[in-house]
Amino acid sequence: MLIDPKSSIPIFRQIADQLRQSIFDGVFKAGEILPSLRQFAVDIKVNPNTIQRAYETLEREGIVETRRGVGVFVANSSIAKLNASQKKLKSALDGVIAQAVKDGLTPDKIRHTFEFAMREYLAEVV
Amino acid sequence: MLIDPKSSIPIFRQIADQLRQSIFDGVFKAGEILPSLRQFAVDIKVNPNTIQRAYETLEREGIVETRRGVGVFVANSSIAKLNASQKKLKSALDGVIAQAVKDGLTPDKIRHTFEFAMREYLAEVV
DNA sequence: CAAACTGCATTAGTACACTAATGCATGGAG
DNA sequence: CTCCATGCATTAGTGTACTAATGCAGTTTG
Repeated sequence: MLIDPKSSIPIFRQIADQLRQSIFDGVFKAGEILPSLRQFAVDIKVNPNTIQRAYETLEREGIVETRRGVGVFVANSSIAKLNASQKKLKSALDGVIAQAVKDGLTPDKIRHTFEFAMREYLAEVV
Repeated sequence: MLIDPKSSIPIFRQIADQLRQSIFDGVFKAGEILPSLRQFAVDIKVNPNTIQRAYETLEREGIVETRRGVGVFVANSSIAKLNASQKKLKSALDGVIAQAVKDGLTPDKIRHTFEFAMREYLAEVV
């Protein structure tokens, strides 16, 4: 795993992102145990708390499950389905982003429009 | 204009977002002058620097143009075209988001997938 | 020129996100 | 039970984004 401490992207997020991708790619399979906080921390040379934060992030997303005193495991719950949904979303977004760039929109504008659309949607639902 | 100082969204961004929308909605027309820093600041009870920050944001997006000592104006440059592109993007995103929600993806996951797609796209281009 | 308006630059204070150091609590192996 | 592994909680330090206070610089109008 590659971590860039100088990046503006927080370390815990870099870890969470790469782990999430690894799980979706099948590197870690459902039910499998993930590296312990301390072991993982030593491996990639960060503080155990930072690993913990990454695991927490993935737990909130339902991707992993924690058993205190034992370890952190890849969740058995419909990972494959989530994978399919997320891949579908990713594919759709790729197309939309490419078209937007072609239309001359800057990344900032695309991001803003996305956030605007998200907020609007959530406001409607809630 | 409604500003919520307690919001987690920075004040300058709230202002920029609402101004951008107003311009796209035709409330401020191309070439028209916007309120001065100080006047605007008094109106919505924030510091002039915060208004400045909002104007800077819109200037970087090409939506407004600044003439020092004079004022800030709605850019003459192809606002209508940008408007159309952005509306097109917004419409596409609305569809994608609705489908993603229907597929059971949470807002957090959708946001993450979007950011992932954006970074990937930018990385390719750069 | 001078006054009165513009936007801009510098500096400082505040809040918060991030990371790390350290110790506590839980669970399994012997 | 005891040991050693696990994850969790608390606290503190650091950097950075945001906001505000204040003064500087440019432009117009009389």
